[in-house]
Amino acid sequence: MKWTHTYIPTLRDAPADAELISHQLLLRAGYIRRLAAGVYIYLPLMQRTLRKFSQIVREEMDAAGAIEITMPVLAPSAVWKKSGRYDTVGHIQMRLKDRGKREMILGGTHEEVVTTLITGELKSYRQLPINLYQIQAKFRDEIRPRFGLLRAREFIMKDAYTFDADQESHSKSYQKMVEAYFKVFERAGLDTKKVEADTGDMGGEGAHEFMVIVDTAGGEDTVFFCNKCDYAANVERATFRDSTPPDPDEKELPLEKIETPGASTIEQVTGFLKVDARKLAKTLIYKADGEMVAVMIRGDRELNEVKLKNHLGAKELEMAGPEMVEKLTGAPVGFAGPVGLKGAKIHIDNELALLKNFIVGANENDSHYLNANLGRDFESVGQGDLISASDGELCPACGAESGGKLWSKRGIEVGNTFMLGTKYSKSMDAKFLGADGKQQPFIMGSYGIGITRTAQAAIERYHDDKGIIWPKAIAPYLVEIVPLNYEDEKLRAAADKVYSELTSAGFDVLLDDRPERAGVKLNDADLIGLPIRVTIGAKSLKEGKIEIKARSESEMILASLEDSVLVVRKMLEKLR
RNA sequence: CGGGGUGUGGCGCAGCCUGGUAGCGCACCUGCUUUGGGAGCAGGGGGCCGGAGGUUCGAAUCCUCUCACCCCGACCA
Repeated sequence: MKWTHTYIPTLRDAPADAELISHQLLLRAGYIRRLAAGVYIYLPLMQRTLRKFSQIVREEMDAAGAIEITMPVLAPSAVWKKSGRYDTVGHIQMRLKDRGKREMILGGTHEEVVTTLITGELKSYRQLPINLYQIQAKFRDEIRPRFGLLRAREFIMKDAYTFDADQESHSKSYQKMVEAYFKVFERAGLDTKKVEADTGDMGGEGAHEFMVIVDTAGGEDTVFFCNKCDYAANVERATFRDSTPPDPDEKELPLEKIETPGASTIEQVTGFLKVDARKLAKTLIYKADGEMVAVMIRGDRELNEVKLKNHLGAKELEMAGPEMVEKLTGAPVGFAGPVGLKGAKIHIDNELALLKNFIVGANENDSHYLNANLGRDFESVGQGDLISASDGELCPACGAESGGKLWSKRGIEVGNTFMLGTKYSKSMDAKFLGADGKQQPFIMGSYGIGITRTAQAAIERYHDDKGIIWPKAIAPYLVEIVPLNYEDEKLRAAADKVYSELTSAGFDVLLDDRPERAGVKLNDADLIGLPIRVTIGAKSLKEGKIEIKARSESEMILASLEDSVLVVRKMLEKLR
């Protein structure tokens, strides 16, 4: 392809509204343009990258026995009402009314639609297992679209759904998808980590996320990894063993109220009383589905709202504002405590149940209690793991034996796999006849790969200060030929020759035939980030040589004009 | 939805406070020169200043309403 025959509108300045480097590069290098908040046009280079990555996904899905179909993007809201998700995911669904005032939904995921399809079609265990997938545009009415394609309102996703007759078969289907995912990302040149994840609105019995680890601002998720074993989990889900547990033989001391003037934060209280934050208990007031709850965790910990939401089984969870806290406790924020607290049920974190003689707010301005004890001074209605892991804590899997520790990294989620169990098949009445002659619900799985977000994640992972550095498998073209002056007959002839030879050899080649200055072309070549650049200039051509350089490497190979195919092929083999 | 901010030519911005009929850099067009990392000179095209209403002799500028977009938060792949 010649540059002037396609459309690559590069920009010298990045549009001001792009935050992430990957988002800026997509705009600057002429891959995407914004149409509305979170809605993007994919320009020719992007189109090619998306097509290449989709093809990899398609090949690996097919190889894993999945069957490609296309379901409609538009669906009646009725199917969502049937599964019960109309209410739980409603806030993020793109909804509209047709001319008959029927409410429709632009799909963000297709569990309901695929389950509707299967119901009544698949009647026997003999027809199972089955795995159906599609690659298409998805819609989510994001509360706040941002980061370009990473949080868009319209995006492209591969979604697959498995139906199995029993748990054992489901586990096999699930494992097949996990393996296919590793192959997909490896082929795309991306190192991904599989981590345990919360199931969120999707529901079901468990989930994993596939993460591209980055050290840039684009890392949207925090993930914990063990340094001794392969434990890995999203912070939403990660558990850990306390590295400094309290003394279990400590004797209970008498409750004592003390003055703590102006000490409303953990730092202030620990500073004032000269005690460790581990001897404090934070009492946090939340509103869960309209009811007030008090949540107690140790002073040195962070509450994990995802875990709390799961623990309470709440649909809506929000931290109480200062007025609500004052109304409930009778004291300003910072002095809430469990002793004598009325109007809110108390839930405590597991760690707190082991703690004795801790310090709590007294529900009174400038006052705390010393030596509070669970059971003696107050009661809780629920207990569970409610706090987030933190760096340096012991691994929940191997920490007890080998002393493995957890360390966090930032990642971008590019794929996910859900063990849905029978959540949808039961609620939507999707059943088959088992070998025992009895009706039973399908055991389902759901598996997503974000096509557009993976492309951006690759850029967030692979770039430098000059531009994108594509992995070869998802680069829009493999080679860019840059004749420094295409108007010069000799350079033009050499460029055309290299172009036709590389093209005949089967490489995707882009030839920059623009009448631009050398500097502009070289900078644009670095910007759009094709794996290999062939530079053709007067100086080396005089010796019958052309220059071949990998975008990711600094050294350049001076090759003779005739060897272009050979050198390019050899160089490509070595590239990621 | 709460808080903050911005809308001026394709992109990046100044002008607004203190009203007088729009400017800079890049990009674009023409010509000449130039040609190995974002050229030089000369000439040129393009903006009803997001929209509506108001104040005023006069509004990009002041006031009201509205729309869009961005950032922080909640939410989320």
